[in-house]
Amino acid sequence: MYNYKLMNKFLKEFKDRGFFYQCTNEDELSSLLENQKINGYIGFDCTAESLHVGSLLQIMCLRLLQKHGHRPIILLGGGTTRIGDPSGKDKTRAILSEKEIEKNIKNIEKLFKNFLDNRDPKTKPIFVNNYSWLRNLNYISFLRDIGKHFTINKMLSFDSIKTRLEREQSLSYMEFNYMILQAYDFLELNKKKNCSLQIGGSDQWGNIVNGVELIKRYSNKRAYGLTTPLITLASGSKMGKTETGAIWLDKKLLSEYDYWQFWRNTDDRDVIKFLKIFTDLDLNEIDNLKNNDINDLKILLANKTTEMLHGKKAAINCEKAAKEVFSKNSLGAHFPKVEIKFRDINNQISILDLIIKSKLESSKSEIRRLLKGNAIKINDELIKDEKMIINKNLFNGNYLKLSIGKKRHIKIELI
RNA sequence: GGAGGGGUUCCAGAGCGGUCAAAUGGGGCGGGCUGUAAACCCGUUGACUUCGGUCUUCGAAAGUUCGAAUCUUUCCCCCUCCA
Repeated sequence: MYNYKLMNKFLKEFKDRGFFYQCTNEDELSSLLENQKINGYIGFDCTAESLHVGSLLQIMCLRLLQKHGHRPIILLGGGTTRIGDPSGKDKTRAILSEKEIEKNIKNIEKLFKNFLDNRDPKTKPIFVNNYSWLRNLNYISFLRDIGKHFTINKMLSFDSIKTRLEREQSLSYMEFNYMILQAYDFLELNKKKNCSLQIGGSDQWGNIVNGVELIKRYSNKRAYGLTTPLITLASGSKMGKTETGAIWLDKKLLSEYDYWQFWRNTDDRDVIKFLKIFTDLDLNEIDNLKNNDINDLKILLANKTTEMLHGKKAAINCEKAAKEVFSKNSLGAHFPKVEIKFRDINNQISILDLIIKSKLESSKSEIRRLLKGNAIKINDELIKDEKMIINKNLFNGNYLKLSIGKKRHIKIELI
């Protein structure tokens, strides 16, 4: 634990929870936060139709702002998404169409309702789309008013640009301008929404600093930047994306159960860290829990994170489902299920087709491989025969349990 | 604009006329051990298959050949050096 007596409570918690990486002027920011309630913003990328857990830390930052009485501003970069942030990217990103971006923005905006409080007018979040000011920029006047505050020399020294150049990967002029636009966003928000703080991932440092400096030069006002560390899993990989797919914060893209399972399967070494970052549990409480059974802590983590996104009821059901799934001979009410119309398939179906229909696998070759590897079970009985025919006799009532590997179990229901 | 080097399966990276669905490593998946952990060991890793094979892949298209990832031509893209 840190022991900064003078530090503002928000900043202290920000650090104690492991959110902190860098800050532009910590002492000043601390006293500002201490003396007044501020508006702070984070920009989110709109290249996908939702956000995944890779953005969850940023979302937690916004929650923390609210908790301490500050107001979060969510910038959905309709304008900058049209450009593509080169930070941390080796290659130029595909540019999305306007329609796609608009759709993504709507979807992502909805997502925040799960995480942020909308009732308190003092901290009610503000959503902005930078396209509203970027779309009408006049090139000449932008260059004169804003462009003059940037030196190429300095821009070239920022990591986001430097690494790209060092790796000899081309960087288009369009992408090069991304950081200027992001700095301009901060200036606009500072002018229009009285926003004095920008938070972002550590890869955003350069972009954020540029904004802080632009505000100083242009308006002669103080603004601050705060960055969070890149959260990596103990295994070394980045958070958010797995081989099977991204861990989406949207039940249309990833089921509540799978979301719960993602947290349940956290590496031992990450559990305490994640409890601090991704739940609202009091830090002292987490400290007291440290010696609890590690698997109980994982369940706690899964419950708290799922509850925050999908609600308490969903979390409870996921835990129940997990209990049912990982014990034999039970096909309880919460068991993840897939419905199949048996009439459509003439009252019998091959094991291969059944699995395809259940959507657990999409390739018959893969299923054959799994069968060879002793991976497939029906009603907890190992299946070896790829020609096996499934008929009604195998169902208990209307249900059949299908397992692939140790972790994927579903209930197939006849309808 | 000129001269070279290169684009290979999820990634990195071999192959350079047949034995190539393509070495090796990583990752993934599955099995074992466990705790729905880590580490470790083993297997597997284009699709379809009546398990005999069949079909589609090595930047794109056309061609040479009995036969091409491998040779030729054109095109696209990336990199290096020179101007």
